[in-house]
Amino acid sequence: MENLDQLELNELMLQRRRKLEELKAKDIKPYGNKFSPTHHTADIKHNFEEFVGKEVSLAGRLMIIRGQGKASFAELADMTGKIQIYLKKNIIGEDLYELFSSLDIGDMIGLTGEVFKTKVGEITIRVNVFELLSKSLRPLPDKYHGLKDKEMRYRQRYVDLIVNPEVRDTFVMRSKILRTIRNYLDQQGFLEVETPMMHPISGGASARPFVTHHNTLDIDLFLRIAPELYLKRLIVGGFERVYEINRNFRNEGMSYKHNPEFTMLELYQAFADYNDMMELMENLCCHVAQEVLGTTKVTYQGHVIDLTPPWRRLSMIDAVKEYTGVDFDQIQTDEEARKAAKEHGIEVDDTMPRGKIINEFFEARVEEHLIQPVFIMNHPVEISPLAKRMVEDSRLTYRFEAFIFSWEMCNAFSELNDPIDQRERFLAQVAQREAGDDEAQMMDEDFVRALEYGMPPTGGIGIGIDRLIMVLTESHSIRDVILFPTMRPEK
RNA sequence: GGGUCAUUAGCUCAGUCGGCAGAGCACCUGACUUUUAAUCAGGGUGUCGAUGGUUCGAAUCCAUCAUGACUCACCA
Repeated sequence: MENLDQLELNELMLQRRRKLEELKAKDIKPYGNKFSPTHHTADIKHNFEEFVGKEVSLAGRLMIIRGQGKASFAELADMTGKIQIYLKKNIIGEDLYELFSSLDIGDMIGLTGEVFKTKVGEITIRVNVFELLSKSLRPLPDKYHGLKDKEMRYRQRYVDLIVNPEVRDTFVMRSKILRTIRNYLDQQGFLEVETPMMHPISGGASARPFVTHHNTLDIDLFLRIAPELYLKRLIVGGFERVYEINRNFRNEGMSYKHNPEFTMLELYQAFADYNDMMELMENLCCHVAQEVLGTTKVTYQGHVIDLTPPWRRLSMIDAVKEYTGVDFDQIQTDEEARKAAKEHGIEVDDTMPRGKIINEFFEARVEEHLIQPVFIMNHPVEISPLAKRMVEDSRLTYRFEAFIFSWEMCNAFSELNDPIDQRERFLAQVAQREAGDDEAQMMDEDFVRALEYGMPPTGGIGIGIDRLIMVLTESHSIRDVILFPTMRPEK
């Protein structure tokens, strides 16, 4: 027997450990082996007429016990839901009934019994025989109020999942959304690939990376902030349609919509451009919503958001003009741009070029208004080091971001495939980095070398999967769609 | 990183002006063979987040710290 003195146990936990010893003394195994249920609770609940009078075997956790002397009711929960069970002493016998009477809420059992309906119409299993599968040594939270403490729900997600069924629903939905996305892309000829999570050079996005160290090679590696540069190497290599759905890691602040590790879909399509990516984005979101929700109009925080294509398309400069009246088509120099920013109370520093100031206007004055899906297009080249320049205006790029509920849901562009321009953009980033911007990108010579072999014109897109899931599941925090969100360690 | 708030029984929460630590559920004992937040009778199980301080006396007032939530900044 374990030394109880060394554990910090409250009275309830001690009681359950004493029961455990009593079971062992009676030669009842408290932790069973295999049990083979014939059905799940939902099968019976949804098809009562088919099951009535028949014998079934179920396995699950006792959630409520209502003893009534020589008979007892209880609720058994499995992955599909709950069902009431009924145990009578003169059916299951004295020994088994005594065992049942000693069980606690949270214990897991396997049982066999007949399906019937009680006089008030509750579908119930009349148990003929049962066995203990796992003794629970800790009390569960309040049967009525559940577990509300957010810290405990995130830290002990297993308890959250046991007592709050809607949490399980959210993660089932998450799984369905991911499967639907994969099926959709697979049907269109995209190949799912896996590229490195540990990068010798951090690239593909503007963000601070996590650093780790490989002992044998004695080199620092960065957890990836984006798979972009590797996926484009695959386009060079001849895979014409690839995607990856996996984690990115960014060493930055946490909030209701930021977790240090988050899931991103990145996709590249050879011979396509950003117009194709816009169509793909709106069609994919619409398809997923239709498949998992049965509608393309989703309600999020009181707004009905209509995902039906086509979505509005608006250049960033036109968006700034629409919401602030400032027309950057008429503002050509960095000095004029900074003057306009100061007039509108937007903070800029004296080194900021026109392109960055357009973006500052956009983020400060436009984003908050973008509730319905909209593509914001043609970003300045200064903030788009991997996107192809527009023929119409070489200071802008064929890039877009989709906004839904003011959140950036994706980032996409016609990929820069000119290796000489790419090298210059990297050098500009390196200069910014040396000037103190630790989110600017690093030079990736191998990536430039790959482009020198020739990359076809390519459309690429990155979609923040967690945020898409938040909107589709009406979750208000990213932590509600990530099973084990990042937390400070206990104690 | 800044601001605001929270932390009391296993869970959900009260706790007034600084004066014996409370409720519901859970749990324990007993009754009860169709209950369903079962019911009935009895039982309170606690390092009031931690450490200092003020005070005759602190869950309560003050300071610091810890953890979390919300929010702002940064970011996707």
